Amino acid sequence: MAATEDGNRMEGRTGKADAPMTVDSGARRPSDEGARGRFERIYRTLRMRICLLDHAPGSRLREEDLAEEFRVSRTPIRRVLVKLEAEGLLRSVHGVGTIVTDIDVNELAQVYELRVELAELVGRLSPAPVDAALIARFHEIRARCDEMVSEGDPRTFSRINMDFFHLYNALTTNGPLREINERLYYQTARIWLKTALRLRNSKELIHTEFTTFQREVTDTTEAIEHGDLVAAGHVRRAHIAMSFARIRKASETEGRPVIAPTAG
Amino acid sequence: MAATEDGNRMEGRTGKADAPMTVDSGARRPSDEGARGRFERIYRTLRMRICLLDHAPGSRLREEDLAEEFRVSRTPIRRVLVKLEAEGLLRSVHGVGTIVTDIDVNELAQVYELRVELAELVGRLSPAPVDAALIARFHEIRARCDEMVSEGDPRTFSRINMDFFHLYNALTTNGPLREINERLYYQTARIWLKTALRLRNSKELIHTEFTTFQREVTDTTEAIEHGDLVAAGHVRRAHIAMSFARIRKASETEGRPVIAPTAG
DNA sequence: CGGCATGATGTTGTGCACAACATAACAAGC
DNA sequence: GCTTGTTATGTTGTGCACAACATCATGCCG
Repeated sequence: MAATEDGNRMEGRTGKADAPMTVDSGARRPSDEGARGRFERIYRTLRMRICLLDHAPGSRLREEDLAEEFRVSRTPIRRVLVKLEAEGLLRSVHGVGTIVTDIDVNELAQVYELRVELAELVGRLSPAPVDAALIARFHEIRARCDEMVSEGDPRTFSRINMDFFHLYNALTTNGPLREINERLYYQTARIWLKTALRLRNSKELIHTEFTTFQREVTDTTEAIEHGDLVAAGHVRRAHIAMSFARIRKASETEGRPVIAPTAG
Repeated sequence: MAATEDGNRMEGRTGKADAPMTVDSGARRPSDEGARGRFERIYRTLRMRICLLDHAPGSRLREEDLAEEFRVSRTPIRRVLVKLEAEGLLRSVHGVGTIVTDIDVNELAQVYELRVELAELVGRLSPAPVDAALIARFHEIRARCDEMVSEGDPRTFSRINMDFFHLYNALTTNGPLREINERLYYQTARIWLKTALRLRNSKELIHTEFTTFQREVTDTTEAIEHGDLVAAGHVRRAHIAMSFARIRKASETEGRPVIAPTAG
């Protein structure tokens, strides 16, 4: 049991080498969950798919298809879409469709600007107590990260990055701060993967991203081991700022998108 | 025309002495607005009612009543309620009803903690250009504030405070920051009015609140006139922190609620 | 008289049919 | 050939009836 509402574990974690296919809908569960549980499940599934680019920016999400996949009618699906639209990941237009919002580096500059500032607040506002279990979870992430550096693909990287975010976000007990961090994170989560897929030819840059993230995880873990949450905040702040700087640089050097494969 | 999406003006502003009755639903508009416009209108109306305690914490909002008032069916109403629930102002429970969330000083401490930090970011992150029109709007608020100090009631105070917030929030062009500030503001907007209504016997404390807010508006206006948005941020930060401290103190000195009149 | 089962009542959640709307294809006219 | 009006098609938005669920009253039994 042990209510761990902080963790935000996703479904479909099959261990180390999870298949690069689309996120499982988790359907075929007749009634072992209430209406609210089903809502949360569908919401999280779609959110992760959008952020892993399973639903590419600009593509359309037909409500009826989703309804069929999740074995419900359009009504509960629309609830989820309304929330995702409020989060800025979707946009529904009457008579046209619900399309996944496109992401632009310049628009996201403001979000990153904010994330940089908020990163330091974690661990400064209402720091969570650091116990052995928490440290163990950081070590686990670091292990997955070390493994990924040598043989990982961008998608796996994004998954680990997502898990690391949730772990880091659990360092504060300030609920509103956690919510806002989560919202802003998922607004920017796609841009790295999108950039990485575009630059997947130059493996050098990709490797730089991997090792940089590895350093962030290592440094953060060490700070946590010392119980210095403020230091962890500084590490995170620096890495968010640098990460965005690299993304922006990459999108400047590259000219036109020549976008990734279509559902291949 | 001049798209002023920043202002967030509410409907029902009848000038200086607006009636203390409930916020007008703005119904009786057949089709001069699209589906999205209607959604926004209903959403803002309900949000303002909740924050002005027209819908007291703990009270129930029957979907059918709202549907009848706004001349629509339950379906679009539910969309609004879903969003308000995501904002933390409502909570829908299957088979029970949608109840207005109660507000507790201790729970809101975290929100205030965050608002204090974010207040300074306005004007520091992506400051808006200060022109004569903007200064004029600050002067207008100050005039309304001066008038209210002598003959205002707590409800009028809350309205002016709300308008001042929107004006202050327009000092940054960082969209995500504005959204977050708005969300957090409306989560805490009710607590002042609730406390003031409880203490409406001791007019001394109420008057202190009025004059304190008057000073905040005056200081902020002066800072804006000098184009010093950072100073405005410091003023705001200080006043948010002090305001919460007074609210907390008031709720400590008072023992039990002995809650306000019931729809009388 | 107290406790508990059972039905009545009221509310939100769901499913489905239709309306409102936008777009694309197509044909008529210039 | 090009433009334009019209129709066909597909999508989201709305309304309504019913199911799922919780609560309260009632009456039975101990």
